[in-house]
Amino acid sequence: MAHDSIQLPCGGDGACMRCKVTPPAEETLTCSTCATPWHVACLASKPETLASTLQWHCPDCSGDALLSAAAAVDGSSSELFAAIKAIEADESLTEKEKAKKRQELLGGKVEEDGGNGNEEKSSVLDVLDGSLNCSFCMQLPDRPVTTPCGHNFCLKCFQKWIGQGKRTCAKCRATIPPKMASQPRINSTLVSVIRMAKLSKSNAAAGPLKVYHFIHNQDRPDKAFTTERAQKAGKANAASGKIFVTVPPDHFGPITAENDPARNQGVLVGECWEDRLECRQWGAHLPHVAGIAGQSNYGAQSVALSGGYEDDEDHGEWFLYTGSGGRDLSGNKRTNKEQSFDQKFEKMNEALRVSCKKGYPVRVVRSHKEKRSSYAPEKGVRYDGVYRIEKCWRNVGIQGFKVCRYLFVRCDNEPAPWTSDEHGDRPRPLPTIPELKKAVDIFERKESPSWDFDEEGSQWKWKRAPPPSKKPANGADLEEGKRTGKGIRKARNTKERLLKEFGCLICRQVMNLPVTTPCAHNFCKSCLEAAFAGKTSIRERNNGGRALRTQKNVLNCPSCPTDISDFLQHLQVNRELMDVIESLKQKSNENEEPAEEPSEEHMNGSEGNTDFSCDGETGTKNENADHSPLPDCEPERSSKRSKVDTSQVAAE
DNA sequence: TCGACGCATGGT
DNA sequence: ACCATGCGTCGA
Repeated sequence: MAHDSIQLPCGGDGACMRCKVTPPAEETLTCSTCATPWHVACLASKPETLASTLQWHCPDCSGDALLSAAAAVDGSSSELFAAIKAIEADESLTEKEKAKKRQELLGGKVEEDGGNGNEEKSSVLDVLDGSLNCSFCMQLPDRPVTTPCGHNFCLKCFQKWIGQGKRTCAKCRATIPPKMASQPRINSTLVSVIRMAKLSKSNAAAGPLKVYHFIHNQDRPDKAFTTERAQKAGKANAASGKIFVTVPPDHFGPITAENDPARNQGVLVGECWEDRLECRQWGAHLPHVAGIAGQSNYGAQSVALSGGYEDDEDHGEWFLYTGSGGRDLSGNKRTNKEQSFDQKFEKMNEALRVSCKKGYPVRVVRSHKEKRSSYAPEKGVRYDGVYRIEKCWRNVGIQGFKVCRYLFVRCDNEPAPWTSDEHGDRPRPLPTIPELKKAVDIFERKESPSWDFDEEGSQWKWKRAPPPSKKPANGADLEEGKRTGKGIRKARNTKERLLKEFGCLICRQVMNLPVTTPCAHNFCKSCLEAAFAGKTSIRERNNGGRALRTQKNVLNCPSCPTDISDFLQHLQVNRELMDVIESLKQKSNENEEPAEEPSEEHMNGSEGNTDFSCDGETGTKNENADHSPLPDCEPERSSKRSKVDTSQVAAE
């Protein structure tokens, strides 16, 4: 049948231009390069079971590039899936260990636990080719969604199916719940599985996989804290806690490893946080209530998609965003979704327009509260990379009042969390926006964008200098002066930052004899000891004079639920951290009037309620010959400190 | 499960 | 002083 040399796609009316029939959705394939739909039956070479690619390229785009099919292996994909989920859920593993385990799994070195005959040494992709395939397009699902009955489909295939009024699973005919039909969510675990499989296939010899997804609490040095007055209401009234990254609040673009002294990895696409407060701590989106971060005369740095405005429309790689305002929030209301007046391009809405005009990269976070978007995370808040605002306008919104509208298009060098692509975005044509016909105040960028795709380097980068920061960095950024050209001007700020960065979580003062728990929380040694005064980690249980057994007493870290009883037995001062604090204190004292509070640190240092062995060490802080490794110090943290130390030396 | 309510913070 | 796409509790 379809062996003519001429192959044709479907036309604008959806009908195949070759056989003139309008194929049902499950019989069309969409080219991942040009997005043109094709009638599967009329393709000369059908991708029956594509082993090594998730993406189908049509004959026009690929030439003969259809890859050879590989034999599908039935069965164990669900086992693999379960195994990976088990690894991700294992809280006893660090991210590195998890990455290693996943890689072992993908490399075929599966540790046998089920005892079944595991004779097939098939590659992961072969395995994935089995039951995970989308039943519509017969490929590994692109933006996979999973029905409650456990079947996986491409988001787009699934939506087409639903759009035809179908409400049963295409594979098993089980009923699809209305919520799944109207609000399908991308299965992020499956995305990682597929992406990891692709990576392990395409680059089997590469180093450890980058972990894009899910950071866990043990990786977080500090939590948001609550004021004493507000403690009853828990996190509802939490103060936002320490900022871990060293970028200024008005920093544009991705947050890179250089600005992440805590982990030295930067904020990765796909990173998740429990809530807006934690998201703020990593600098992805600073306001903990507002959806737009920006300044009207300067630009907007980031936005949150949280489902607060019903006019928003999310298509993943691009979305339509609604400005803020237009609501009556008087009387301390926060839940008023009723618009009562028109939005204007002012304040944050104007900041977004500036970013549009300049072509700045705008960080985007999506919240689980956005219920209508398939691209929103199921839980918490997720960083999805940078987008550019290509145009903006005003239009009458759903509620009948004018709203500001923004077209965001993704332009990040990392792939989005919902794709299995190995590379980031490429410049793409703008989508057609029907509502533009009725729009007013349409604004488009005239000048060349500051953040643009560099064809030579094949990546997005600053083509013009990013705007100079007008604010000091939040974290203990000792290099900000070089970065921003402004930086540390007043020594008073240094002291303030010192306090903010190196504050004890108990006394909220700059730490004196700092200790770092295995869960990476920092306290004064004396504060931590005082917190557990009178409590021992070993409880003798006597019964009638007869020792029965000793039982371990669980002693929780003051900042998190981790049991630190073992750590408390051998409390060691974190000397490297102490050195940094000491030298910072010295520096801030040198830079300002020394008369102010000259004896401050001596007073702190001589509280003297505990042992003095550490004071002795203070004097030897510059010679590390006897430096004994701190068992509870993660390598990242010590590298942070040595980095800080180096720059400190360089600055002096 | 969802809306109302009330208290928070931080940035403009 | 005002504004903001939050958060937890309570009750229907």
